[in-house]
Amino acid sequence: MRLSSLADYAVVMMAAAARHCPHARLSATILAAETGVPLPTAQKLAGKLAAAGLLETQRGAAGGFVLAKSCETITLADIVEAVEGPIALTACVEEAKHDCALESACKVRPHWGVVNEAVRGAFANVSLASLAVPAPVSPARAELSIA
Amino acid sequence: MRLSSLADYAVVMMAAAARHCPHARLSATILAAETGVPLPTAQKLAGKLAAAGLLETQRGAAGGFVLAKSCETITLADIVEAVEGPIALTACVEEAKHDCALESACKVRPHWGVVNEAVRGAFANVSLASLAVPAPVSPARAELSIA
DNA sequence: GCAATTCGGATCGAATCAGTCTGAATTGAG
DNA sequence: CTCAATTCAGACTGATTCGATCCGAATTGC
Repeated sequence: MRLSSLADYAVVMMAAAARHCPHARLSATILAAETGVPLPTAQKLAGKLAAAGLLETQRGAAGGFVLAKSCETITLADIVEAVEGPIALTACVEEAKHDCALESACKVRPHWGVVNEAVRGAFANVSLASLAVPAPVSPARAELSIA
Repeated sequence: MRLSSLADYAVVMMAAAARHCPHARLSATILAAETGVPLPTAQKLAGKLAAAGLLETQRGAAGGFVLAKSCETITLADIVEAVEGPIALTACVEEAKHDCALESACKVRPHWGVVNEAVRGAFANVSLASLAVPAPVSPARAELSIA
């Protein structure tokens, strides 16, 4: 139940990018220097984020990355899924993946979909814009209900 | 963002145990046969669940496991934390773990606590009793809000 | 007292993850 | 037009963690 380090780094990098002018040129070198992420890792992550459609890439001497969408449109779920793949707690929530050994009479499987959507919702409700500000907008109101 | 197979197996085993009479003797062999989990793995998991206080263990020829608490008291969060350790999305949400390389001026860290609590809440809101029934009680009402 | 059945810890192999390195592409200056 | 500098993109290596299996210790029933 832990996020990979890569995903963590990606979130930090995207938050740093969001604090810049949306149209500014952001090379992986700059982002690495600002966040402390190792440069090669930052390059790798930027490539993945670009492949997912979150960043626009521009090659060449004056190249770099630019946010493909507005800060409000991008959510934590988008960033995490770009790096780690689809948010799926178990194998059975992923479609066309029925290699679960229990499979046949698993009476728990129907429940996983509900929990999985709840977790995904927790990530989808956090926009990149809210991550760019230094402190949470309203940490005291962090409540949740799935019932 | 995926649950480990061990945690998944533990949930299936606990759900199977919950369907029995609460005071019935439940050997790892029986649970393994009912769920399809490999026997050695089931033993290892039962040991971890017992160490966490979710199961009462009884050694010997007539030994086995019994639920230590009622089905309504045990939640998904308890089971997952028993197997995988504390639910902590990133290293910085765990106390006394400040080995994050970014550390000093990480402007994203305050937000992780909010997200982490939301995810943990999604797990804590599912009781073992609701997992024992074949289908979700109300799948259509699976809504969530952290705002 | 003996044997059968069960938990508990330790060991081994595999998969994934994190990080680093080298190559291809493009732009800007000379 | 040529060259060089800067950048992204893919492939490789080492390490950590995960998952499964095996063997030993303990306890009860006969």
